[in-house]
Amino acid sequence: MVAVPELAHPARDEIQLSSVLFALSDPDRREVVRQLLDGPLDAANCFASDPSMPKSTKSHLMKVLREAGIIRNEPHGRNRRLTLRRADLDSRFPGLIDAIFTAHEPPD
Amino acid sequence: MVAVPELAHPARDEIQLSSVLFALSDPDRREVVRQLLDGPLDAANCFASDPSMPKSTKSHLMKVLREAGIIRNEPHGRNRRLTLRRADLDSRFPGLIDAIFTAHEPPD
DNA sequence: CCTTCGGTTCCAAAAAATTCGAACTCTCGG
DNA sequence: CCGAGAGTTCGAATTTTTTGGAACCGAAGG
Repeated sequence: MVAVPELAHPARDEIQLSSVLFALSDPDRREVVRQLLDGPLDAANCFASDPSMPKSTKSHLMKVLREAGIIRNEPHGRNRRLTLRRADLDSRFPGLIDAIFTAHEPPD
Repeated sequence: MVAVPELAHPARDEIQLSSVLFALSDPDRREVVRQLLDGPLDAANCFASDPSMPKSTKSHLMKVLREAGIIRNEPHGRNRRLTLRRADLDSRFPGLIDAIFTAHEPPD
């Protein structure tokens, strides 16, 4: 009864560098984060990019990002709102997100 | 005859962000890099830390770092000299190494 | 209510990474 | 030439990740 036991998110100081780096070592996952840099997005909207990817796979991507503490994933009407935990990340690992996403990489 | 076909190292512009992040997502591998921040080190010397870890495992760690383009590994007398490819990394991903290694993380 | 839409969870199969012993290589000291 | 020392490579076993179908869940809409 205690306020929905929604999806688990690590607290700011539980965010592990290892998990963050691991989560962001995948181009698809980085792409999701890139889309969230400018603000929250509904999941449907956000990863509309690749329609060929099954829902369960997309969901798994989000799970890895969420459990690493990179994004927040909360119910929003009938879909899910995804938010980059920028402040938490910046406070915990200053400059990291910047460095990773200003990297203009060639075809990964 | 063309100068020993030594261990393969990616060229600077072949270094992939994904591989770098992946390689550094492991605490042991980060530890190696941390020890190289102040300058090259002989392998024997560098990872003397954990004597319980088998040679082949240590060697594998180095391989992942080397193939990601993070360290250079070249013969040096009877052992191997490990060097952080700092300039290459900084040029390719400005601020990344800094951000990762200034992160004072709690027990990983 | 009953459906549909957007997603998560469950589960099993496939792919990738880690681990480590054993064999091999190279260099230096005798 | 014969070790010994420092590492790499090979192969196999184990563990972790990824992938995707199918079943399930909650919030509108009709």
